[in-house]
Amino acid sequence: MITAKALASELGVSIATISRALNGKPGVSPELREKILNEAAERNTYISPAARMLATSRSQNICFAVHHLPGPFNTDPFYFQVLLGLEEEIRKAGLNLTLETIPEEAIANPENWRIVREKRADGIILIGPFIPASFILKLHSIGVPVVLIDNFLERVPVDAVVADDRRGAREVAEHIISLGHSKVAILSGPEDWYSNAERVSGFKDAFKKAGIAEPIVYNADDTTFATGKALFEIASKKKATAYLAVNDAMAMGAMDAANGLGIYIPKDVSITGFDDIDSAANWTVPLTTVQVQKKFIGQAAGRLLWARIDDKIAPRQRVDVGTKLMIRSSTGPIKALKEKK
Amino acid sequence: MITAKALASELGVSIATISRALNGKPGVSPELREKILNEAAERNTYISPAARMLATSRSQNICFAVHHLPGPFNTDPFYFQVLLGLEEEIRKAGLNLTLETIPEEAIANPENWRIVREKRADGIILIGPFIPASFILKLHSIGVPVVLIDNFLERVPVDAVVADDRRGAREVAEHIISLGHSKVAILSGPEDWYSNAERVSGFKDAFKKAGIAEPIVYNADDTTFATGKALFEIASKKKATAYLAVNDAMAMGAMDAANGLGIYIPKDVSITGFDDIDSAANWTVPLTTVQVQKKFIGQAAGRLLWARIDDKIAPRQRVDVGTKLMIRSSTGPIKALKEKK
DNA sequence: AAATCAAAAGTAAGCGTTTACGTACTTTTT
DNA sequence: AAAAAGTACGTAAACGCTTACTTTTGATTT
Repeated sequence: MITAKALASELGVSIATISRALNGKPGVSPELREKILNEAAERNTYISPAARMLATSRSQNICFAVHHLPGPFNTDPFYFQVLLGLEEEIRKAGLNLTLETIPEEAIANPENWRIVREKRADGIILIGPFIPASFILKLHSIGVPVVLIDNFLERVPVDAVVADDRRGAREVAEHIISLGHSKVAILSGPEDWYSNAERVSGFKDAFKKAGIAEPIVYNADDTTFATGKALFEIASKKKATAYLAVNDAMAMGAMDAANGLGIYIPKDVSITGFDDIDSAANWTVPLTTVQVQKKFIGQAAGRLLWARIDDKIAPRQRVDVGTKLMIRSSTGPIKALKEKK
Repeated sequence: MITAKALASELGVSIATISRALNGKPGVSPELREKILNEAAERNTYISPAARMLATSRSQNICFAVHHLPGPFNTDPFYFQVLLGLEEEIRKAGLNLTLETIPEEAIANPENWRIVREKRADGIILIGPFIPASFILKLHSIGVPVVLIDNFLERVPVDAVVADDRRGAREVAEHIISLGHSKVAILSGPEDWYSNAERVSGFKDAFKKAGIAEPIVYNADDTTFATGKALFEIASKKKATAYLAVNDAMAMGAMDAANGLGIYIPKDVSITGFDDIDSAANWTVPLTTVQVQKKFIGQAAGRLLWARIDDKIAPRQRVDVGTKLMIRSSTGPIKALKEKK
């Protein structure tokens, strides 16, 4: 546990040489380099992050920021899985991860946000649809490297990592169609949430392509279990035979409502989710859903941000992470209602 | 957005005086101090964390560390709530939060853990029962300030914040007893997890005090939904009328199993959980459980750690955060089985 | 009025790196 | 064989703070 400086005097070399050797920079003979590297490992040598930061004005830190409203995290394990994937990636790269909630005051003035003002992070990852576009734009325009997750701004060239929502949505919808359902309802959250909108579009695409009447869309202000439950209670009055929810939490809420109403799944109606959160497979009736590779999203975001910081990439990047249809027990072929029982 | 140094030259004062003023240290006249503070606010002055860190060897950073196994987080929203409480507290104190998973190599050699070696954090918060005691002990013995959450070591004087598990457990158990149940089963996780053991003890205490035969304990290797489900399927053969689960996830699993077995809640059996995670209240049958103030635990841990870092506290501290019995619909008075239907 | 003391402000060393530049030495080119 | 070009390493400035120590200033005591 000694500093590079101490190593230098122990070895009788200049600190400059140590720095070059430890950082893999040219200007050190192979023999000396090896000697230094060996001794460094031996003595458990480390480079003071503070000193390096001061000298290079790079913090080696990545910031993961959530909107200060605790909402999304409380209800959605999705983001946390992403966070874990990111942590892994970040650590592999020798960086650090700091977690921040964006304080209210910072929304209007990003340059007043401590992490920005003090340059505590080399880049920021912004997750979720809750973050105001104006804030993202400002952050971007003052030169802070930013990567968005589960969000996308058409008009501002900010990098983003999203699930391939549209495609995934089309696939579940096609699955439902192939089971013979034609009277279908969509359980949706706010229309202006990027991934929510994409998913709804994807659902509709499938029906358009199949030449079937578009499903009715039920919108709500959020995408929680409770909302899914409430929405199903309303929607079920119209006697659709299948319900496409924009995420698993809502689908589960819907199933719970169905249970309460004496509607059987998948005998009476089919229900699908999106995300494939952990509990989806273990649910009373295992949920047919679209698997999103959460960890992978986190990893991709980490790599993207790092490349952006190093200015190693072209204009604006957008990564679409593939999805996978998971057919389980909450969907089944349609039966005319009279056949029931 | 200027540094303290720049402020100094703008104001024609020495950087030392700026430092004293900005840090609220004595040695500056009230008038000058006010002038500096005003100007600092005006010009959006900041102190370079790198420079400060280098000069003081304090990082102003708190590390929140989870065992590298992603397990607990995937299944348990509990920890994440704690994390949010902590973030809030940390930010209020002007500190930063970094998130780490403890890498495998660090378990045996904490001093090789990057965050320790490079002193990237002034203190570490360790959450969960998964972290080996030997690791905690080593960390503590090399002088790293540590606070445990949801864990406690009898023999090592490390600070800890825990829910008042025993008391909370006693209370639900008393509730169950008051409803007339005497044939009761406990659905438990590993016996060597601190909070698990405390809860089980709490349950038993209540029965002992009431002079009723102790419940049978069913142990499993983890405390997930799936495990709760599996455990109930086994346990229910013995026809207990009430089931005390050590956390909500297990209780929900048990309820799901009951549902599958045609056992009605609370008509046929009563089931209780522990933690009061968000979904508990929204469950098909709202769950009677013990509310644990997760955010508060995070806050308490933050405060405790900060006090420890500043050496402002006595020997070993242990904070027991109060709990609250939430009686909902999953528990009801006992009925002889024959009365059923 | 001289001596003493306290408070306010400045000076400068130090924290541990990185990196532009300089120097010594070796190799290549002509 | 001299000049040019590389290579390996060292020197020192810079990064922006904190803090022990010194100097200056002004008030208090005698």
